[in-house]
Amino acid sequence: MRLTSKGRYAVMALVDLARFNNINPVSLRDISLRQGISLDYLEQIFSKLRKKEIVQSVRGIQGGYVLSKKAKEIKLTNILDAVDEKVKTLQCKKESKKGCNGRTTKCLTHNLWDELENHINNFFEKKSLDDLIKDNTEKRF
Amino acid sequence: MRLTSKGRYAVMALVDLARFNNINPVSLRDISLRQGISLDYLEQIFSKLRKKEIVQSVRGIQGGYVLSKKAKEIKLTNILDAVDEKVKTLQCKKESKKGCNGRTTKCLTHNLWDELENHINNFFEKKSLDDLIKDNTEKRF
DNA sequence: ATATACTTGACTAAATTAGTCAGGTTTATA
DNA sequence: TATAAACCTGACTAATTTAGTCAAGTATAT
Repeated sequence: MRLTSKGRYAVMALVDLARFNNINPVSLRDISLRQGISLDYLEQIFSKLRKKEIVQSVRGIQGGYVLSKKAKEIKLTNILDAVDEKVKTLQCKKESKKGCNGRTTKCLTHNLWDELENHINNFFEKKSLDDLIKDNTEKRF
Repeated sequence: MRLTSKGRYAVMALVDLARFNNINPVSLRDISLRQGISLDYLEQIFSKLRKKEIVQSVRGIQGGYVLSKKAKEIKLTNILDAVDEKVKTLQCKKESKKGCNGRTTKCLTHNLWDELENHINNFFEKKSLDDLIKDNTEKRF
């Protein structure tokens, strides 16, 4: 299983976006400055978020990004999915001698990792962007 | 967060060990053959498991390893800990401009990852080696 | 004695990550 | 209509991590 900075940045950036998204779209430059994330990297991330219709872009001066849906409707699963953060625990070796094909002959701990995967996905499915914003309203930033 | 083959192998090997541990110690060679894990790699893993007193070694001919405790008393946390699988979701950058020190100024999503970490650790703390063995008794290997 | 099996540490190829860099295109506004 | 802000895209790269391999042992049952 792997959860990296890309996923964290995506979530951070969207929380930031959602909080500053009043009338005007929010520019990546602003998010970059506020959150200390490289602008170039943010662009990569937002490109993916846009393709998955989590955000919409507004080009030109005073442009930026806005959320495509309400914060309550954006679950963390959607975000992490969009930036290719696989919440896969582990793949069993394809060519293992003791071949684990996930069905007839499962490896010793196959069910365990499946179960963990569900456990984690559950967590992310329950959490929406809105939950995170509420979680942060009393804090700086 | 990162869960890699080392952790999976450690758990697989211990399940194997526990199931074949009747009278004689189980040799790494046997585990290696049954589970398709490199012997050299297993040796690294078991060296760590031994230091954390999860297994005991028996040297010489007919030697091998035995569990130090009952399978019911060995939790997955213990195993993953022993082989240095950190169930840390993500560290916040130390030198970030928006400095997240985890206490006074937390970054936007700090609580989220903490929560996830607990969620996962909970899962591993509840599961014992014994649970996994029972889970597998009706299957091959 | 000797073969089996544990013990340790150093090394390495491959993959992945977290970016950077360069060269665009679009559009509000002066 | 020129310009600058801001989006857009793809290629590249340094550093890190992983998943081992390799080599050179030591201990002990038979």
